[in-house]
Amino acid sequence: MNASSGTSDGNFDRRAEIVRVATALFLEKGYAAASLSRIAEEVGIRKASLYHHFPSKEALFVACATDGFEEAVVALAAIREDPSLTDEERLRRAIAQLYVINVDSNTGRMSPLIAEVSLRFPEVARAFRKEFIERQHAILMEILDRGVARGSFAAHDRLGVEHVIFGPVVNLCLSRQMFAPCEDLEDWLPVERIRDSHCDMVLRLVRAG
Amino acid sequence: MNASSGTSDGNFDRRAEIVRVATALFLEKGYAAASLSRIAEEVGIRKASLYHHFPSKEALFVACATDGFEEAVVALAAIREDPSLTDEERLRRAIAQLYVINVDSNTGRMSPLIAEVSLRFPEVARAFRKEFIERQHAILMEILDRGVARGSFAAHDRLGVEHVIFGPVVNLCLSRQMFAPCEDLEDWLPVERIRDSHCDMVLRLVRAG
DNA sequence: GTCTATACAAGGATAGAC
DNA sequence: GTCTATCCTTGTATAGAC
Repeated sequence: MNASSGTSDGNFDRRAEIVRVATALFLEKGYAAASLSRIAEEVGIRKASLYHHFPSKEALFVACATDGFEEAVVALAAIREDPSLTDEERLRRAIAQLYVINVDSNTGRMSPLIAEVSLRFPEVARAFRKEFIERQHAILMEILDRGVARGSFAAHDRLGVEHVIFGPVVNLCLSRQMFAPCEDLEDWLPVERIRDSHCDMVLRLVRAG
Repeated sequence: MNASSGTSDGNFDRRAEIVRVATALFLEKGYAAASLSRIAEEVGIRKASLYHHFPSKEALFVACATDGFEEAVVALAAIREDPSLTDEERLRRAIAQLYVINVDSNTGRMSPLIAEVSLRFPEVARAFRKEFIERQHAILMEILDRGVARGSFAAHDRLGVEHVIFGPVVNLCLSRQMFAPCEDLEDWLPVERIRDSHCDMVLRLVRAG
């Protein structure tokens, strides 16, 4: 009967805080180099106290890496269902949303980290694919299919278009992490300009007529 | 005056062997999780002997991560200069070579690793960009520019085309490492089919007329 | 739920013999 | 150039008091 956030023992907020801090540190340093001491320090508790919330570092990592898949794609699904949009505008919005998901959000920025640990945590890589990557692909492909059915888009090679849509997005996500130390990052890899130009290219490829 | 591989003290082969083994291990496990003990074991010497060839783990990593840039792009430069090719065929060959460089070779497969350590080794990230990434971009852009000058290709948005060319390649490199544990990898991400379809898309975007 | 204290393993690195 | 032996730090994890 308390007013807190959902569990009876009240440790929910602390657990979420640990996941938040740990996620940021895993993203910054990689799995092995992110230490529990440092995570505990940033949370403001002692290292041993982490073990009250998670049985091991591996379990903590799995919690961080499989958190937020659903939430990341809801806005994309909403764009697919929005009846007020034309097919062309829907595709534009969807591609723009891919940049938000994959370049701006922590979930999307996990890609290089998942690659690093894919052999050690194959089940995490699998979940990332099924619950995050393939959901985005399915939504985009359905937007295209519906446009083709309505005559807005021409028939096209689905595999090629899929990679031409997702390739530049994922490349930008990876490149911006690879070259984060470069001072000219924003000039070299300007998200908005790349995104808009990318949208134009995709529309030229799928537009009917 | 000996017949060996180029240095007077004859330790050249051992050093190269260490780099070879260490590179494979860094690629597989990441920087922090690849231990000197394991590297020494696979080379067949003791851990302490590594320090005769490299002063530290950091120095060994820098040697691994900055090795082979020149060699990786020579074939691409040769395609640019080949007078027997039409502009269209030259572009096709160049894009195909991007897949060889970035998906098949160790140098290209470094991308996720560079992302992992970019904050700790900013000079490595910088070298990777200047001596590897930007060289490839410059060669492709010059192939396109020459084609435009000769009327084979139409004028186009250079930034967008650049990302539509490199995006799918880098995405495939990253995805194949992320999902290496998946048994259906070859069916899900078939390099040749994706490459050919990708080439077709790019040519539709830049072709004149 | 958090703390102090501690066990235990592994990693990077050095000294000095051969 | 490689070895054995050793140092020191750090990391994950556990025990048990409060």
